[in-house]
Amino acid sequence: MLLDDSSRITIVEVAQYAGVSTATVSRVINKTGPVLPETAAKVYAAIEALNYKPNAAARGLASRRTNTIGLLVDEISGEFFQPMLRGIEVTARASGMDLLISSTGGMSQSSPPYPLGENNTDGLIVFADSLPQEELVRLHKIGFPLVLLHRSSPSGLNIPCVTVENKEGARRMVDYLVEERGYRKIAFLEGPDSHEDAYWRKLGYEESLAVHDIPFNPKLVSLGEFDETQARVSVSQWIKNGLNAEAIFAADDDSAIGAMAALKESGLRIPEDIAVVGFDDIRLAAYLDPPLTTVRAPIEQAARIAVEQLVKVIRGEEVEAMTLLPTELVIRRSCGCC
Amino acid sequence: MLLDDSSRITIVEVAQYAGVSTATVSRVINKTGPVLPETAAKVYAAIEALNYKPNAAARGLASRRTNTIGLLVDEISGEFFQPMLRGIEVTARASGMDLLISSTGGMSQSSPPYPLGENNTDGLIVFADSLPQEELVRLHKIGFPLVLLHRSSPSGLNIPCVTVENKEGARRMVDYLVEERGYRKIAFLEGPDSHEDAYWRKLGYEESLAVHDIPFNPKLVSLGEFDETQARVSVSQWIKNGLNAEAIFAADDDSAIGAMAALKESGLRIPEDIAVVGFDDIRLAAYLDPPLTTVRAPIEQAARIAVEQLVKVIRGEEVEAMTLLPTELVIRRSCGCC
DNA sequence: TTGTACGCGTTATCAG
DNA sequence: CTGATAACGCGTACAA
Repeated sequence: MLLDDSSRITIVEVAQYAGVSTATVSRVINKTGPVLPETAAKVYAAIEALNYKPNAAARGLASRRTNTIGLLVDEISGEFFQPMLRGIEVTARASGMDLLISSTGGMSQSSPPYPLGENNTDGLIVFADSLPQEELVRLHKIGFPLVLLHRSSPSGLNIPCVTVENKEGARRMVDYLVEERGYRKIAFLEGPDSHEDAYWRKLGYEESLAVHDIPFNPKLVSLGEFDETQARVSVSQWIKNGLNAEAIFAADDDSAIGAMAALKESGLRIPEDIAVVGFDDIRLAAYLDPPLTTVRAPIEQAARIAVEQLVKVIRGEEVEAMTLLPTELVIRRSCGCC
Repeated sequence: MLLDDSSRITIVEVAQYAGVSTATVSRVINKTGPVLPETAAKVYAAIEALNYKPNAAARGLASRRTNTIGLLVDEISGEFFQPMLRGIEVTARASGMDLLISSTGGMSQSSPPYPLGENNTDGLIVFADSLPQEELVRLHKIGFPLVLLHRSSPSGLNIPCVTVENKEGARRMVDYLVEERGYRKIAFLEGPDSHEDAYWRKLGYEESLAVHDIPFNPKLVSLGEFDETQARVSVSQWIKNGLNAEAIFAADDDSAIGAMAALKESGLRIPEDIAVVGFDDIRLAAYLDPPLTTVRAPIEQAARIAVEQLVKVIRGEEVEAMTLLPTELVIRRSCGCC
């Protein structure tokens, strides 16, 4: 069923109804240029009476602005995703922007043409490694507004980015495990190596070991991939091979969940037999059994800030090149405390 | 920084470069109308060489189609949300549609003007109670493509809808608890009453009780609200008041998680002291301790189908008025089996 | 099979 | 303060 053409109200109808020109209607709607209060009132009345809604496409064409920002993610998965999307959606809406979303990964490892770009948005939030560097470079070169989330700018470019203190968070976590809990055999479930968060978290782990004169042992590192299932498999494998560790530091809470499942499956008690800690402090962390000690990352806040930055960039304002949000240790029972 | 105007490639530049008219370029791109293979090749070459991307706004204006579908949700939260969004995004992308997303609730209990509608999308997926009935009626009256997800059509309208067999699933779950496990004192954590899934699930619970001659006891019903925190509070309250039940049926897995947390907090063992079951089979259900017995709802599949339906409606094809997806019992340890 | 030219609904630049 | 009117980039009859 097609849209009823008779019910198609345009700015022309509104102008006629209000007895003014279309230019005036436009001025009233967009608050651009001066209009007599009484004239404006007539226009508003007409808009109300006719239930007029400006056509987004026509607006975009004429103003060269889509009033839309795009969110590019690699995949819609993980507990991480939800607070991020919430932050982005709410902030975009509050800024009067629409939100177009697309996942680049999943099937085709993001090859051109990319679904979001200068042709349909005013700017893009690019999460982690959801867009190949070449496209990032191209967009940046034509001056297209970009903000990176949970990744840093390719060197030379200087695209604004917002992320969290991954390395410091990871380091403090391991510091705590060593200094307060007395562990020295700490295994690490690393994230996907295409993901920058994963890189920094691992570095923090290594740095803390070094500081405490604990030799880095490759056998104590396995792939968690920010994914429950993968983590579960890796930990099961460890156990089968006779893992000799006092604690497992999972690079994110999703993999911590998988690790805990594998340990329990083998009859190991947490934290009596082995401690488990994570990173992110997803909503479920406190509900696990035992509650998960982790590093709180302000995911939603980072998302909000990214959108705010992007809106500024779109408006031509200056923004800081890099925003690093602090992380915080959250001690619960899974690490053996209390 | 503004977009470099010199780098603005339009269909005109492509036509010139290829030595054809803009009409031909348009025909090639949209595969509308016949074009000689060699001509098409020249056009493709030009597009490639100039890195041309059609302007979405101009397209929308000229064709009267935005090539975009909208997703309206009340709030971005709950484990339920993610598989749904994934299904919608993937299917939309596969159908060549962009995805605009907006949450109506949260702050203002969705009052006009609504962010998504006939002015910026070709059709809408409306989740649960994310849009007031009056707006639903208005959109339907002007013939705007609509598909409802996890709710049914207001009577009289007949808007296509996709949802799962909530009542049957809930009924079978309670049947199982009574017949196989022998429980008769079964408490129920109901969902928000604005949510249709919640309504049907409760009805299934009541029906099963009736079938088994178990009197409905209002004291055994409390608010879970499809939310961990609320469920936890409600269950804690029950415990304080001396709840006398053998099992708790949470209307969704989120509230089951909250319930389990509250029970453990009070030192109650699951399922030895009290059984807990949920509804949805979210990804985490299998990872809980003990693993959660629940009703599997094909959330992602429902989302996919909704998009497919919507695309058909947009194309003017017929679709079934109501699609009911089957649910399935998933027995794990939290119910006391095994 | 291809080209010409008009229209889509707004915004923005002019005069007035 | 307000009104004509020329873009905006593309799709699509209509002609050729």
